[in-house]
Amino acid sequence: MSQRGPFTRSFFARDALEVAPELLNALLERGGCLARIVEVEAYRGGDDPASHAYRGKTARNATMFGEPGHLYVYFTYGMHFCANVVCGPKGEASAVLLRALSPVKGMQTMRRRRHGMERDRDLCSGPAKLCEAFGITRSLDGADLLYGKEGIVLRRDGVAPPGKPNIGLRVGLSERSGAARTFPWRFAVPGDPNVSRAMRIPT
DNA sequence: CTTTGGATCGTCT
DNA sequence: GACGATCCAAAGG
Repeated sequence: MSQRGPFTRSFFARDALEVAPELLNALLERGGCLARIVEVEAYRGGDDPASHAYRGKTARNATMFGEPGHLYVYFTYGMHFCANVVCGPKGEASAVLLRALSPVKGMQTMRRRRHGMERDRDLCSGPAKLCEAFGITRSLDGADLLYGKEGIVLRRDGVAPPGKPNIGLRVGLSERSGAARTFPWRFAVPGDPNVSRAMRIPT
């Protein structure tokens, strides 16, 4: 695995379940804002009832069916955006949802976007919060995360993923997701204060 | 610290 | 017409 620098397309062209824990401790950068990925969830395509792709391709989820390594941004609850990294070979529609980041640089900008939240741990400690902090909206849906040509990039700086990530259940799934609600497809960096409380407990 | 309910609209049924 | 891969302020321990 690459210790430093950009990711490769083939890194993402795998099962989201493999990619998700390996994305921990990677860096997301946009403009002057820089943060480390500390909590993620894996979503798969056709066989995952919790996935937006489960019921097939639509205008909203089209990006999930495209090339891996791109950003899938969706709008929810009438007011929030959430960001995913597309995984799997083209056409497979799996993805990794970014649930929490640990801010590294550009906190003043994040604070301004986040309505003046004082504490660093309130800036990116949730899937919609991190999108707000980074100014991610639907206009960034489909952006390639490998080289930063659309102004947003994912890379590694030498900090490896945790050898033993904390593992838990995915959040916010309704009963419609059935047995998928019991799949331990959520991963977090142990001990990071930006991670959801329940996920800070070792598994 | 935890719990509860309101906000708000694009998307798919 | 119903429902979110959510967040936050307010209220109670």
